Amino acid sequence: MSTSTQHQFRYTQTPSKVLHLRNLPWECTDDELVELCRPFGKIVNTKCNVGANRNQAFVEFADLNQAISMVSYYASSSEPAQVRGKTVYIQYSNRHEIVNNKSPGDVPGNVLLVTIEGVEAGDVSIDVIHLVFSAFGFVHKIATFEKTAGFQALIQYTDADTAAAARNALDGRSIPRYLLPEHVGACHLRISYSAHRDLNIKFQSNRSRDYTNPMLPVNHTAIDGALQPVVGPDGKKIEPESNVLLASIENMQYAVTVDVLHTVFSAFGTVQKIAIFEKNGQTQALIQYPDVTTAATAKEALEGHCIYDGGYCKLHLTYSRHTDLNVKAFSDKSRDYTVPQVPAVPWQNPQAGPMYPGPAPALQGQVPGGQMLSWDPAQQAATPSYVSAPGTYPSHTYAAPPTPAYPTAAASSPIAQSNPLVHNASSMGITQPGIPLNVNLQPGGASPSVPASSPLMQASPIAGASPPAHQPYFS
DNA sequence: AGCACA
Repeated sequence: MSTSTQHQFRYTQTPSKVLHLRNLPWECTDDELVELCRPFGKIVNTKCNVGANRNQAFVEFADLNQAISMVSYYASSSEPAQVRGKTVYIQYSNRHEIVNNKSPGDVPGNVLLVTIEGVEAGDVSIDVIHLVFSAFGFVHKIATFEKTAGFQALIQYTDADTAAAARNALDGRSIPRYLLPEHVGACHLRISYSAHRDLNIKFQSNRSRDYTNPMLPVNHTAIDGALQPVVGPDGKKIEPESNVLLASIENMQYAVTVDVLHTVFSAFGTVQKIAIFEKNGQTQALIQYPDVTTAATAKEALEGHCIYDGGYCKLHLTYSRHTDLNVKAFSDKSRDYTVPQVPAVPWQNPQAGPMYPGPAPALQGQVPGGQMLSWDPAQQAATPSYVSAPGTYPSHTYAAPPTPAYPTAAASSPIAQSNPLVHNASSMGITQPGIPLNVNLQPGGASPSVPASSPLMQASPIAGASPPAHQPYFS
């Protein structure tokens, strides 16, 4: 045990223009440090909330003599240095300058750098950004761009105080989903300060806006080409028609697979791509047709109907803003039927060669997984789907998969709905208890329910963010 | 109440 260091603090400190302050209140701010130290000289840098308890700080004077004067003053003063009534202990730091650990993004300014995590450019319109950030003051300009960090926006306010208010309220929060495209999941805002003071906006476009200069030329191609949500006078989103449908699946008591969806939606035309995803704990799917007309037909026919009888897996259909899905050609959540591709099916012998002996697109309902082999309802009902289907798998016999994902999916899928034989599927002995056997897609079946109330009724763009009361877009 | 890597 050594005693040689016992006096290091009190007696070995050599003067430094950097002072070390301790016993500060943990919430001490830079402003309070400046207030305390400024009488003794010019402060060129501060660092507060240091240490595990965030109750230490450093203050750097421009000149060594200023630091000395402060230490000397409080060494002989009857009144200790105080912050918020707490006695602050001051000594020379053992370093001679504050290493500016402040990342540039922490230096306050009137321009915010907003990184919108979890989205791609185009998912969040500049109007939505404007709406959200206008809650804290007049937004002068917005510029958006894509960097490796993701989709980012520069938001220019009048002053740093307004910018700080927006940052404090919105950093780490999420843009509410009703302002975002359907497929977007969690979307967090990461907000720091930009070093910019004044953005140079050349055009009003889908990527940039200057709200201080309405005369600025409009980049029509940029705006017209954008898939911006169109907002009507009542604030409700107008939903342009699209060849891609968004299906929200309510009351999903039973798993809905890509194959099931393909079967359901193929009844109206060629399904090009499907993507299934979760949003807010609800399963949704995007279904891509070659054209708007087909999508419109499917939407009209299927809206409000249930994939399975008994109100299960009720479809609510809207038009997606997408026109061409970018999905994995074959996964459990997505399918691209435009890509002829042999999927890697666990129980498929990799040496077995192509699954499809004939021209691939011949059979509707045929899917790479091979779970639905035919549109013949009778055959569907009579033959377990994963057993070799003569004529389709001419020379290859498949063993039963180790775990048939949805043994009755084929039999219970809508392709069989027109044939009462499907009810016999349960006799195949592979039916899981509770798996639905029939479907309810007939026109005049269960009537579509009224869509849920509009999310636009909500008051604030960011729940809990407590922006100022005025919300013109939501009145 | 005691020296800053995030």
